[in-house]
Amino acid sequence: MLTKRQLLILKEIIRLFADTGQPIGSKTLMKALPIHVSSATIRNDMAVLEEEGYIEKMHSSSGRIPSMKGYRFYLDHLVEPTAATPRDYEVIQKSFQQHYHKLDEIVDQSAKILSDLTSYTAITLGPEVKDTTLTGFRLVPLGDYRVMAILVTSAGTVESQVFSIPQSLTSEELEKAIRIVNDNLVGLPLTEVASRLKDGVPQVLMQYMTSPSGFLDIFEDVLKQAAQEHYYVGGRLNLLNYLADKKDEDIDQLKSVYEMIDQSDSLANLLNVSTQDQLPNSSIRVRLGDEMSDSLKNFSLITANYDLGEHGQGMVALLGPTSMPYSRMIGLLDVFREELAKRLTDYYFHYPNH
Amino acid sequence: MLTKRQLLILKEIIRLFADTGQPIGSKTLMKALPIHVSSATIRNDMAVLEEEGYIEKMHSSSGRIPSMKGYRFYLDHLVEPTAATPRDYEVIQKSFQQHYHKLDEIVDQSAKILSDLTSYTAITLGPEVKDTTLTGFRLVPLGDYRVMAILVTSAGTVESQVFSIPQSLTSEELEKAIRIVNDNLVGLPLTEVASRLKDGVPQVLMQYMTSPSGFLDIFEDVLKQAAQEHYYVGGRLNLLNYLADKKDEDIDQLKSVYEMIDQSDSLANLLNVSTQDQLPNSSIRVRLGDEMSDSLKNFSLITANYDLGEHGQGMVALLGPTSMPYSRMIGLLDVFREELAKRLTDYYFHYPNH
DNA sequence: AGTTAGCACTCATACGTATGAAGTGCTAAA
DNA sequence: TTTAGCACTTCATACGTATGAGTGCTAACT
Repeated sequence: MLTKRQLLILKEIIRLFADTGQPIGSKTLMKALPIHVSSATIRNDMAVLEEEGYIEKMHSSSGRIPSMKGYRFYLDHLVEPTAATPRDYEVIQKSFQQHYHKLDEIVDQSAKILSDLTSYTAITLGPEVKDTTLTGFRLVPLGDYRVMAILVTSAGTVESQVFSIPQSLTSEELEKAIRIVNDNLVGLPLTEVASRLKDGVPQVLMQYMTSPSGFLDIFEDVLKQAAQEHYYVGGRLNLLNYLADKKDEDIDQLKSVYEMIDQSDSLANLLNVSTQDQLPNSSIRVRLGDEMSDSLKNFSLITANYDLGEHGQGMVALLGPTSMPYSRMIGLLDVFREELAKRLTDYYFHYPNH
Repeated sequence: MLTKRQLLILKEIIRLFADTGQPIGSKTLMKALPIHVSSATIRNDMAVLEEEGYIEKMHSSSGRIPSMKGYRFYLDHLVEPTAATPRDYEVIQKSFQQHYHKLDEIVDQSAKILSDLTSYTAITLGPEVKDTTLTGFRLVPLGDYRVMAILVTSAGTVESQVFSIPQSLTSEELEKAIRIVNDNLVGLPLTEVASRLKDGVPQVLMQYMTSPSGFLDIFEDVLKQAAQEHYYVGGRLNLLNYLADKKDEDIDQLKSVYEMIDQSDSLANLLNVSTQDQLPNSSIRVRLGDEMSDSLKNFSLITANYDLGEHGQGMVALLGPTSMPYSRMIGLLDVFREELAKRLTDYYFHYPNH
């Protein structure tokens, strides 16, 4: 069992290490700590902390740095979020002060704001209602045998795609296809729509179209697009700030991190994993890269939910080095998600029923 | 005036330097050159080349590296494109063997192929007809006071955007607006459309709508989107391969290069500059970063046009380190643009009249 | 029992020196 | 004009040494 002072020392090591990036020695700690004890005493406590695996040395006589176990312990028991400054509030609110035409524009913008604010990489996800249903489907002929398919969901998202149709397909046939889709599929949950697309619908379409398969392919494509979660990433380039030692392996790692955040399914994988073990402080979680994938070693991911009531839940996340100043970041993320939620609620208020 | 042998030496230095990245010494050259002269002779020639400013030393007794002047001279007079290998052909053709629904998909894909092929960063631009005209405009009501605006151009591009409309706007008014646009603007060049949007059209709309400004904003937005050139970038991450020394300034430079290629107007600026001074070999040009912007120091940009006859011209480009193996890259780019042109022509053949 | 001063020990870093390799310029001969 | 030979320069590497930050341990102190 660690003593109070030892906990204080661990906390201070983590704070100083986030600040300086350098290993922390006993004398430095002596000056920094609020309590007045000699460096020898601190050394003794540090020895205990090291025995228990919370901190480690780079070599036999260097200062200590927090271990992964140390960070984990800190995050689970020690961290105290710092309240965001009035300046932070101001910046956030000012940045959201625009007129947006689409929900996703706000979410996209929020990733930029958050990354600017923190100088880390931000990832945001729009609100998601549990049972999104299909509320509308349109086919708009564009001439020259091209058609735009538009799909609207109850969550307010709109997906569209242009595709080319065989010249044999007449506009009457298309009309019928639209009517069939609207009569049979609108109002159903997207998952249900997808499954009916496999059986049932093809047969019906058969009666009116000579070759419904091309049509079905497109419809399925747009549907998949609509069902997929859209992540927005801001401050990609900030990842370059943490190429400290700049070895070749670091660059390789960086590449795989970039590949990860540019692929929405691996991002989904990263962010959606087990929201089960919630932290006491509502729903902000910190996961150390080492606990996730190998390619995220030395990175750390802070995720926070935001709640829009009937309009579902969304998520914002921050990706940065393991040695982030967590108290500030958690505090900041906490107000950020609230401001984002306010802004989104505001949007729904102006354009209801999406 | 340089002698034949001196030119040969310059050429070989550039070749070897592209290969190894190391400064080249007289002995190395002696072994590599097709002619048999002693290292002392080569040293004498190198002294001349250095005096003339074509090569330079890192320090008083290192091998030589090409100077910018040396590269410029090489590119203007010495470089001989290497024919692409059958393997290259195969890879390119295989990669294009897909069914595409949109023209832009092909162009997008081509950037990926080219970057994979070269391990540099590729930038591609779709074909551009000189006088693109507006061929269609649609407004599709999506319910809940939202509308999707769709704009089709004679170049085959389709741009769309969702926007929200004031509740006061009735569907009859919208119908009218569509008709007005289609009656007055379809068939005109995009530039003309933009200018009429400023005067003329607003007055006409006034008669049917209470507040046409919101509508006009949107129309202008989509129009701008359609008029803007869409660049596709492939192999962004390849830029990370050339962080040789990995100093802080390099990272800063890298950031500004990334910012440049992610901003389509600065890209346009980069690629569209003065196509006047064409190289003899048709229309492949190489520009050294140092000749362009400061942030592109040590980079080099190879651009090549492709020609689709009546369907306009497009462009592919390759961004890599100044020490690229130019002969291979130019040869490769030459066949690549032809294959791309074939593929695009093929597309137009299947879906004509775009 | 906990805390502290003191001291020997370790390791990274910086620095000066020696050495060898790579490369050059120059000279004199072919 | 070309070449062989040689003196010279610079750099990278290795090595020894000094320095400083930091540690662990012991013995004394409270």
